[in-house]
Order: sequence, then structure tokens, then C-alpha cells
Amino acid sequence: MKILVVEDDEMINDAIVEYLSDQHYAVEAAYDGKSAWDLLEVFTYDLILLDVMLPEMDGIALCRKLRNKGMDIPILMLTARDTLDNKIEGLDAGADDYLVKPFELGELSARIRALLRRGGSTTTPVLTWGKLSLDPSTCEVFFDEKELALSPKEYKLLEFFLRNGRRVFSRAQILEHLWSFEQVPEEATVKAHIRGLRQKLESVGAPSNLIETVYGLGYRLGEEP
Amino acid sequence: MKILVVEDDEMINDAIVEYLSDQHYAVEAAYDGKSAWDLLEVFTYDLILLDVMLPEMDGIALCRKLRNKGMDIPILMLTARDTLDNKIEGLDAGADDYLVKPFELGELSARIRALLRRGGSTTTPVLTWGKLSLDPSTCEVFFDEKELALSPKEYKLLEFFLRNGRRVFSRAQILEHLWSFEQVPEEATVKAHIRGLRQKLESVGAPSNLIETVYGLGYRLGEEP
DNA sequence: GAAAAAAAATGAAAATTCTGGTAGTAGAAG
DNA sequence: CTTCTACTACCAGAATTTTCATTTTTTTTC
Repeated sequence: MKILVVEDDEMINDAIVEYLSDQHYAVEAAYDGKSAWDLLEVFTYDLILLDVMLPEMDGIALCRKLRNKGMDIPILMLTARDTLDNKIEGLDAGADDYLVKPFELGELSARIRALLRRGGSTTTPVLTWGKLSLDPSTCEVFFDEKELALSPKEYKLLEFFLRNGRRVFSRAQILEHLWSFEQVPEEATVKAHIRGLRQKLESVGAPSNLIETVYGLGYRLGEEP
Repeated sequence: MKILVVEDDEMINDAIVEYLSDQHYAVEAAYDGKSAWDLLEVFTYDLILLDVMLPEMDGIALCRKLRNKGMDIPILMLTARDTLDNKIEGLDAGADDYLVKPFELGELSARIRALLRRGGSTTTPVLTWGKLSLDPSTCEVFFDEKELALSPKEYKLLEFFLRNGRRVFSRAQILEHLWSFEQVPEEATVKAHIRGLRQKLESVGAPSNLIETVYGLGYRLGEEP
């Protein structure tokens, strides 16, 4: 875990760096907004500790600049000013949390843990298989940059395979997994959807064995290229 | 955006609920830890406002229980006690932020915005999508300089989409997020609002696929120009 | 190896589901 | 009282899912 400490007061900066180093974080220091920006353009950090009052470029401006650039690193603001307006300004500029000076190092540490813990699990995984990729959040499917327009059942079918590696599934198993108990259709239905999927996949140049048939057993994903 | 307020003091609870409702959030109230847990097992929320001191199950215990179950909803803790230990305990239990009573409602609102923003995909206070922009603080919506007059539900609907990028949401999911459970209407209602929104968008020249239909799955924002 | 049997693929029609539009009611707001 | 908003119901056209008859492929058996 790598943390950038942006704080112009050398004594405070040094104290924070030392404390966080003891907590086994990798820490780097910057003493003004501009040099912090320079570092951030080149290196990646897991979290930024950002003082509001800074020479060259203040914390809120830096924060805005980062967010505008699409960087979503957790930012913990440090502020000496305790007025409501400044807190709100900081949070609206895109900071994730703030701490009012003077603060205790124990609290700093707790807030850092809270922010880092949060960052980890927020990304939605995109499922891929060779050149094929499927994004469950947007329901988009691509093969080699080209988007496929799948029907709902075809989409679910493909997602099901992608979530299960190379496992073989019989048509009966597929029906059990993708259809609700109330109305399970004939196995012929699965055949039909498999066919639809294969057709659409081939139409964008996917190899014909992407979904392969295992005679007598069922279907599975073909070898990953 | 749906918020659960867990606070045993009825007066405070009511005040918060009323204030947040005015801010166009869908709000539900719970008055003890156990009933909060029951609600959370069944419904989905975008944020929890959680008092530390509660009958049945205290806030920290509830927080732990949620995190252990893998739920990563943003949690904002409310505490009357101002000692460092309790703050740290709350944050380590998995809370994302805390607020010490008594607090100003303006600050509560700012922190809620900050937490919700982190969960979603947007980092700027003004949400935009191509030529479309929506300012949550003023509730103004513009497309290409032209202002749209949206009804409250249409506004919420649009904000919800704007906060979630290209994610697909079924009508049922939309109902869960934008309506309080006491009065969840039929799915036809969502259709009606989608329609209203599309009409108003088109009337100012927005592309008709700005809110696009994903057959059988739901709705989402169309490709960003 | 070739015929028979089993399994899978194909094509196309029937049944079902989904969506967008119209219309109308109830209730709140002004 | 009028206007705006939220909600429902219903319908037709479109898209999808399902079924079924037929052909092709693979396996089994002799």
C-alpha cells in the first residue's frame, strides 16, 4: 500500500511519514501542490493525504484536477480550518474524507484503513475468454472490439459459460441453472439458444469451436487461445 | 437514491427523514438494530445512516454483521460519544465515515453526497453525459444549454442513471432504488416515467437513444457521444 | 467397414413475452 | 377549481422463446 503525503509543514509531514512507515505503509512526501501533481502524473498511489492549505496549488484545486482527469484514488483531506463551508467544499471537490487538525495519529490510521478497505471491492469484474469479453454491469459483449447484440437468454447462457471455465454442462443442467422452476421448457430450447449464440459469435469472426459440443454429455467453452 | 436511517430517538429520526426527503432521497426509518437488520436482509439501500447507541443491537455490532455478510453499502455512523476510541472502533467495524452529534444537517448532506459519489462512477458534483448535465445541488437539468423541466420522479430517474454510467437496470431494480418500500408501485409506472423522460429529452433535441432499452433486461444510458 | 442407432444441428412455424403508445383515474399542489 | 403528477390498464406491433419436423453428424454394433 503506497501513500502520498502532501503537506507543506515539514514537521507535520515528517511526523506523518514516520508514523505511517511504522505501520508498514510505503510513504512518499510532497511539500506543495505542484510537485504533488508531478508525482501523481508519473507514479501510482493507493491513497493521498492532502492538506488544504498548500503553496503553488491548494488541496482543493489539486483534488478537482485529479478528479477531472478521471483518477479515483481515495483522497483524505487535512484541514486546519474547521468551518462547515470548507468541509463541504472539500468533499464536493471529490475528497473521500477529511480530518481536522489537530488530529491524533490513531484516528488518521483508522480513517486510512476505512478508505483503503473500501477501494478494493468496488470494481465490477469483466469476464473474458480469449478475445471474448462480457461486462455484467452493462450487459455488453464484445469479441475482438466488435460488439454482439445478444438476446436475453443468449446473454445469460454465455455469461453462465464464462463464469464456469471449461466445465461441461448437459442441457438438463443448463435448464436448471438458467430457468426458474415454474416453467422449464424442453431441452430443444437449449439447442436453439446454443445455435443462436454460435451464429452471432461466428458473424463477428469468432472461432466455431468457442462453444464446443461434447458428444453425449453437453456443451462447454472451447480451448482458450 | 435510497437511504436507511437507523436511530432510536424518534425526534431526531423524523427530523433526518424529513430533511433528506426534501433533498429528494428515498428514505426509510428503523428504530432499533434488529429491525434495521431485518430490513437490510430484504431490501437494498444505497446508504445507511447508523446511530451507535441502539436498542436490540448496537450500531457497531450491526455494522460488523453487515460487513461480515459481504455487504459493502456505504455506512455513515452517528455517535453522541466523542472519544477517539469509539470513532476508531466504528471505522474499524466497517463504517465509512462518522458524524458526532449534534451535527448540522448541511454537513450531514455533504457527507452523504461524498459517500454516494464514491460508490457511483461520478466524481464531479455536476453529473454529465455528453451534452446532458444535471446539477444535484440545484436540481437543474440541461441538454445543450437548454433547460429541461422534469417532474420529481423523472428527475430522480435521470439522476439515478447518470450516477451509474452504462449499467443496465431492470424496472424492478429501479423501483427498489427510487421508491420507499411502503409504496412500491407497479412496474408500469417505471415505463410511464421513462416515457415522460424520453419525451422531454427529445423535445430539446436529445438523441432518442439517450436512454436506451435493453430488451428483456431493462434500461440504461445510451453510448456517450 | 457398413448399417443401425443415438445424438446433435438445422430450419421454420407457433406461442409467448416485451415494449411503447394511448387513455383514463386519483390525488396533491397551487 | 384548475393543473400537474403519479399511477394503472389495455392494446398492437415487435422481438424473443419455444416447439417440432427434418437433416446431418457421431457412435455403436455387427
